[in-house]
Amino acid sequence: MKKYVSLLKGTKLFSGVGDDDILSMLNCLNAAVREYDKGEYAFRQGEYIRDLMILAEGRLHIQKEDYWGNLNILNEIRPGEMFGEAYIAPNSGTLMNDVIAAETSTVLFFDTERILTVCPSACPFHTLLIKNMFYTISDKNKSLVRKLSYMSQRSTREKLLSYLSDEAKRQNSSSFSIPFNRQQLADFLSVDRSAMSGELCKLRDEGLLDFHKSEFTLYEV
Amino acid sequence: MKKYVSLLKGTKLFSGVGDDDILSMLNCLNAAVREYDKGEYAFRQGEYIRDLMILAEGRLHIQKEDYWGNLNILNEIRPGEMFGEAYIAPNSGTLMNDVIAAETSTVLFFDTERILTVCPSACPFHTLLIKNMFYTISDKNKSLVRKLSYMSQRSTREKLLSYLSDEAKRQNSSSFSIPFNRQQLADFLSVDRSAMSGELCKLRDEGLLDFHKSEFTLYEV
DNA sequence: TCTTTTTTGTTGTAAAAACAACAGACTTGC
DNA sequence: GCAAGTCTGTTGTTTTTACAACAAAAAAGA
Repeated sequence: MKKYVSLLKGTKLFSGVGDDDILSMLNCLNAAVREYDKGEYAFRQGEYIRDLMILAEGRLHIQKEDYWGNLNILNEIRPGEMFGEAYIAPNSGTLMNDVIAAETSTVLFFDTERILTVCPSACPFHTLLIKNMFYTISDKNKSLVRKLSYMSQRSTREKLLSYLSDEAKRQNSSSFSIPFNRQQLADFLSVDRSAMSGELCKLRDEGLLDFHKSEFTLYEV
Repeated sequence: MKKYVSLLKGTKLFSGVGDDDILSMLNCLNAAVREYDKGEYAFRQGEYIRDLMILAEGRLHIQKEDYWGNLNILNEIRPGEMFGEAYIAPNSGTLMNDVIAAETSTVLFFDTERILTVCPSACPFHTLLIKNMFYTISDKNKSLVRKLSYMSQRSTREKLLSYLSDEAKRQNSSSFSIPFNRQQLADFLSVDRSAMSGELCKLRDEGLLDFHKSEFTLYEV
């Protein structure tokens, strides 16, 4: 377990917890480790999950196969990321997706019940852990809502405007940079790259905004 | 405060807590009440929020105005619903949306810090409350991810198929009913109703599925 | 510096969606 | 049972998007 302490120190879940305390918490929480070969299924649709997981090494894909067999990669998990938090409620049903190792991967398992049930004296950092876990899920929630607000726009143009407008607000400036290149932005907004590129230029020609690479500036009317 | 006990008893947050205990918890949590007139802003974009809120009476709209002034209603909050959970983390920044009372509304405020910091002896239901809060956010998270997986499909057809396929899985049957009429389903998936209606009929003619009103059946191949 | 690769903008075409308008089926209230 | 209203499917037109293919610009590597 000791080898994972430095990784965990950098995660949101254990932020603010010292090395020694992390180690004692891993015991307190009944943490387990499991390794998956490349291409191996970590979890399958229909399974029950109750633990909370953190990816230690490797890369996982959250995939979904629909009724007619069409495959869809929903998300990629990278080291340090927490997952499974959507299934901790007792009545949350079975897993809706497959989780497959895109590379050989190591996963840490935490007993949710132990996290949420405070041990009265033994573990002084338990309250901090609960808060961290809360903040992490809360943050995830917020970014999901945000993304959903872009995606629910009907046209590429509206998606772009709502995203860029939001970024300007978030960064509190009409000039700002985005963490995507064109292809990544198109993927993020679920639109076609070339169509999006064209739309961006149209918006620029209409005088609504300007850009150079990933630097954008919005203009009033 | 007493008048809100019966409402709270029905919420996810207080599920499993008895009447008397709810009342004592309201004190323990430093709960506050505030009423908003119809049309009044409960919160504005840019404000800091740290409390967790539950709507007791009325109806709230979560709205967003973009850089160029276009208005967008993102969500409607109904009595018993919790909101503000995306902003409980200390570094979660300021509110990205406006919250406005669509009707005269009563809101209960809970101190997040007090919820997350366990009082050692005074309040026996505190652990239960923490769990409930967790489960609630976790559930919300799950439904957001689910919706996002439909919305990230490019075409109306794919959105329909992914949604219906998912419902069949959830209800564990190729025949199932959905909680939407056509207009609501179109709004949920952010597509045009008439185009969606046409697409549904096309899918039926192709032999992929069948439907009567809100009852659907999926066919293999 | 020169070459190779990646990124971005551009164009034309085919497919799909939005929009509008309407008619029949179904509900609801009286 | 009737009238008013809502819900659903249908059609035609306009707009938008996806797709494919390519060229210029920028970045990365040798």
